[in-house]
Amino acid sequence: MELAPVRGTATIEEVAARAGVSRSTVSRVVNGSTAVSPSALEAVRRAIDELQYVPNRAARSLASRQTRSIALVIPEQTDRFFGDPFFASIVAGIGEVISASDYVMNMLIASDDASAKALAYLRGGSVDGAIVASHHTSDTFLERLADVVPVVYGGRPSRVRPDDYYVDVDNVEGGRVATGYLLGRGHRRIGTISGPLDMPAAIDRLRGFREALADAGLEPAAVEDGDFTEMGGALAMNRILAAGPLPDALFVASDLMARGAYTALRERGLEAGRDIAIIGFDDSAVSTALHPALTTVRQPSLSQGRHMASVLLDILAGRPAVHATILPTEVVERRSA
Amino acid sequence: MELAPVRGTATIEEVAARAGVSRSTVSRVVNGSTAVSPSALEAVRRAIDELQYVPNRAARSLASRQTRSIALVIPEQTDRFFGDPFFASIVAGIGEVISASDYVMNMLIASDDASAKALAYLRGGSVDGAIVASHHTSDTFLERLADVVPVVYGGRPSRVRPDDYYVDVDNVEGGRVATGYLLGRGHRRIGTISGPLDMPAAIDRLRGFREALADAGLEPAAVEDGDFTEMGGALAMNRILAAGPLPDALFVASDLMARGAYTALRERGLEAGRDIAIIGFDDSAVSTALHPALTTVRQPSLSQGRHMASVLLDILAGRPAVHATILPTEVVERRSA
DNA sequence: GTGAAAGCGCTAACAG
DNA sequence: CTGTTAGCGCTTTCAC
Repeated sequence: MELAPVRGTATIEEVAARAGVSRSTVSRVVNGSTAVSPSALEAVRRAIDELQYVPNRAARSLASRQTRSIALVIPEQTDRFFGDPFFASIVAGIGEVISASDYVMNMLIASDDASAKALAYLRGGSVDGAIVASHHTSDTFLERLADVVPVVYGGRPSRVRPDDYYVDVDNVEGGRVATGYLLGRGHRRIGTISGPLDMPAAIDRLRGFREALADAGLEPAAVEDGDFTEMGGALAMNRILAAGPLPDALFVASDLMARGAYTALRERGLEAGRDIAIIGFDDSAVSTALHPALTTVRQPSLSQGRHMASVLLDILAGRPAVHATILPTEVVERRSA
Repeated sequence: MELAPVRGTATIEEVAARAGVSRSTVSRVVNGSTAVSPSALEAVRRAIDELQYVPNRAARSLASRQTRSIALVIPEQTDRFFGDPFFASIVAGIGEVISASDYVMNMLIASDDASAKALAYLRGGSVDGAIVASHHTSDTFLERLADVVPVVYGGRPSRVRPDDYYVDVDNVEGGRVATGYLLGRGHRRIGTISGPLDMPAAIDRLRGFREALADAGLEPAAVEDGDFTEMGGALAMNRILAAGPLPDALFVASDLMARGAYTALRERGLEAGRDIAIIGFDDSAVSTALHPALTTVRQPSLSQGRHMASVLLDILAGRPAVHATILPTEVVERRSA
């Protein structure tokens, strides 16, 4: 029995025949080599067009030892990944750059259970390089990834090795500036809702928070882990509410958690900006969707995504690439603090 | 100059040599053929292990004419895709089934500008099949996709062809039931916020709404397009608010739009469930995160995702597959209506 | 500037 | 049950 009907089936051979040249010449045209005479070029182009020729990817990879595709590895649960607009921006930024190149991007949502398979995929020579979108200290499989293909990390990896590439924002500084902003508004009893402490970004923001407070001779009024999720933010807020008197102000380490905190506050008839000052982190779409609009630390996620992609493209092209790119943050003042 | 350092480089040849058998036998083991003697099998397994052998994907595809990978095509803008928890469930469901198989899934976020490239990718023989996660009537490129690889659609395509495969919920019925629920609570001046009318799901839900109303001898109190986005829902709500007296009740065709509507209402001091009854559609995570919790039409998105994947797997395996799978909806009663 | 020839690493008949 | 033999469709020296 025949297999499924043949697809975009013209082969390079057929194109060559139709154009009256050899396979080599067709290959040269397809790959943009300059060493082709105008007439041959024209003939080949026409043949490609008429036959709707699309080079077979597998054959190409096999021969050239390049796949022209890169993996975007997301070491998160699906709902976590989709829940946070931060990832949306990162992916958009990466996609923008990649789709302008001749690479394609394969997204791999590699939560723990799937990681073995994901690693096998990556090791099977399926991609030329990888971008790892976020990082938990528990993601051990990622460490082996860099031995196999060039990798660019989004955010500083937990253990930076000398030849690692990563693009990050200055999270310590971001945490410090956020806290400084609160201090500058006269608040003294300041708490924080942090991200999960197995993530460098969460650790760093918390550190910036602590340092700024220490510099002012103050103690944190509260420190709760909100897991970088909306629900986690609400729960953390509830714990703070239950623990004692309401702090004057809160540094919430992601906009999404701030949304959760808003909800928890509202349930008690409390309002951000009126009863407690709140500053978030991200400046994602949720910060303006919130009421009152969230004062937050802007992190350029789109641009972070773009940078990650171009660093990887640089590496793949053999161009010199920057190992550590650190992007700036800034406070965006709105109504909540 | 050498190319980048060799990767998971052991070849089938080396494994064969080490195990003292021929390439064919190794291939048989790798592909799970039964016709291998226990001793050979054991030897090959050990060799694979020691060499950390991972078959080269390109070579395999080229020889077998199968890629063992499927594409998940998302014809949406990145932020739209990430913004809606509906997609999160769909992707989770698909991922669950696919990762239990030996296929890998490539997500292709193919907004209009990237569609040519996406199509070339799909035609280049990069995947064995595709799942199309949502459908706009304007997505013409999708129609050509089915000529190239087996496709399963999420949601009824705008023009169903006899040999199409799709998995959908009964959106007309869902719209009807939602509206019937409102009617049953005694409401008479009922409006709707619909999805974008270039999407079959939006069209169908609106039709169910109209039909239920017509059956009751009623006219819609309002019909506004909310574009299936949170912002769109808020804007639609504002238009309804501006247009005249507040309707008694609203059927909002997605939970996410309902969230937007809540916000718009709150800005005027109005509250869902108290000043106006609201029923949503999806039963996604946002419906319970809302205050008051959203009464909504539950659509089994996770299961829809699972079904799409298994239908595609059936097709690829040459098993008989169901052309149209229609999943049921049900009203989940909470506080808003 | 162009073609011939030699694989890339694997699967799939086909003998045995 | 196992090895041999042909390719899969393309890139890439290497001559011409």
